[in-house]
Amino acid sequence: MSAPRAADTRGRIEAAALKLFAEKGVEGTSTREIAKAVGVTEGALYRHFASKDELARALFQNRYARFAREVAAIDAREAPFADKARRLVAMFYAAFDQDPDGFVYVLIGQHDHLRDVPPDPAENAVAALAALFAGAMARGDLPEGDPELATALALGLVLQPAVFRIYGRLRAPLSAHVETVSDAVLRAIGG
Amino acid sequence: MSAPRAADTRGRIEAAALKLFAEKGVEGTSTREIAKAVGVTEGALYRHFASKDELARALFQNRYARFAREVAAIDAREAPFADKARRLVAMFYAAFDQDPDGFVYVLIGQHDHLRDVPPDPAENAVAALAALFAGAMARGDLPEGDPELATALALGLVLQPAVFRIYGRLRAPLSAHVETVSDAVLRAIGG
DNA sequence: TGTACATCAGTGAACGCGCGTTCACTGATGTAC
DNA sequence: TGTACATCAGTGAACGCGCGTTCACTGATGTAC
Repeated sequence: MSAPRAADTRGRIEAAALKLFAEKGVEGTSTREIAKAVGVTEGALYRHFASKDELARALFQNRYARFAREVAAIDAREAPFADKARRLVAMFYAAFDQDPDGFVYVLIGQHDHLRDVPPDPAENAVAALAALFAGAMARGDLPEGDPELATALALGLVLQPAVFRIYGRLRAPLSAHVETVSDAVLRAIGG
Repeated sequence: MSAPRAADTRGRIEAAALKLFAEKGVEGTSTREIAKAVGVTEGALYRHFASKDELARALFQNRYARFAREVAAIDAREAPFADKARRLVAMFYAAFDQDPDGFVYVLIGQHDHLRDVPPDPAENAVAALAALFAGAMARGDLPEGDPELATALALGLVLQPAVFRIYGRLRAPLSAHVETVSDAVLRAIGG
């Protein structure tokens, strides 16, 4: 058989694996399935990733670190808290609508990987969010309180509608709910 | 070797499996590990459960259906919405504090099982919650809106602190946050 | 109370299967001169 | 431009391992008479 110069095989492996991992979980997906979806043999996977685990980890960390950067970028702006909250919600929901597989994988698979994520806000999206809320409290933009609890409340408001979307309880694109959800965040934690 | 009359072996299998499933997931736990934790051979597991899958499913459904019943019981009372909201939060957080393994298993493992759960509010905790919110809206206790979205927002407020507790971001028993969280629910969805 | 038998909850060894991974190999492409 | 060689990204067959499950068996307990 032929050995065509990589028509972005690595990218196709990532896309196929992400889709399967999002649907059935990492442990529920075999390397045979991934290879079949890509249209290569299993051996070919190992030209691009050292192991199935490394593939799963790379897919997670890439996306999780990206969220961390986006949160940090929003926090870096000079803007009232209400503004930042709205941008955060819009960012998360745009990510969901544009790449549902990626969002689902991070959301559902977080528990397989979260223990490996460094606590550093530069790589840890939740830590980045907590830093944002702590800063807003310090600045007086938010009432004083436990910043971790405020983070949990806000994150729950944002993520649970995503879960409902995944299971079909909500049917519109999440972007349709940006206003409602960011208003709820402001009311819940008192922006 | 001896064959002592069941010193509640079934119960011990359930407890050991629940703990392992909560820690490492169903697929990350082998029947050998469960048997070892219980102190029996693997064969013994099959005297009590038809398969590993049935064991996992039974553990999930029992707890999930119990939540559905508790939500329905709270909704059945004649009480203002604020009262019901507070009771719901208290119920969920008491369940977490009293049986963390069980709560973690349902919370983290929901995605393995949720597709098997019937949509009937009698067995489906999320459907029961949605019915409660829809009723409150119909009664005028809550502003009109999408009851599914309101359910998602409230559930997110309640569950995300549980996730934070699991990962050590929150350290107090969840019961300590009943007031704060139920207030947040009322403000967020406008009770 | 004693005996005969059924049932139940264990043991422990073995099973086949699918898994992730390895490896010798091939042929196309890129590079040096 | 042509030739020699290195590298890269594939193939396909095979590997050992751990998995969930089965099964013949045993001995303690419960039941009938």
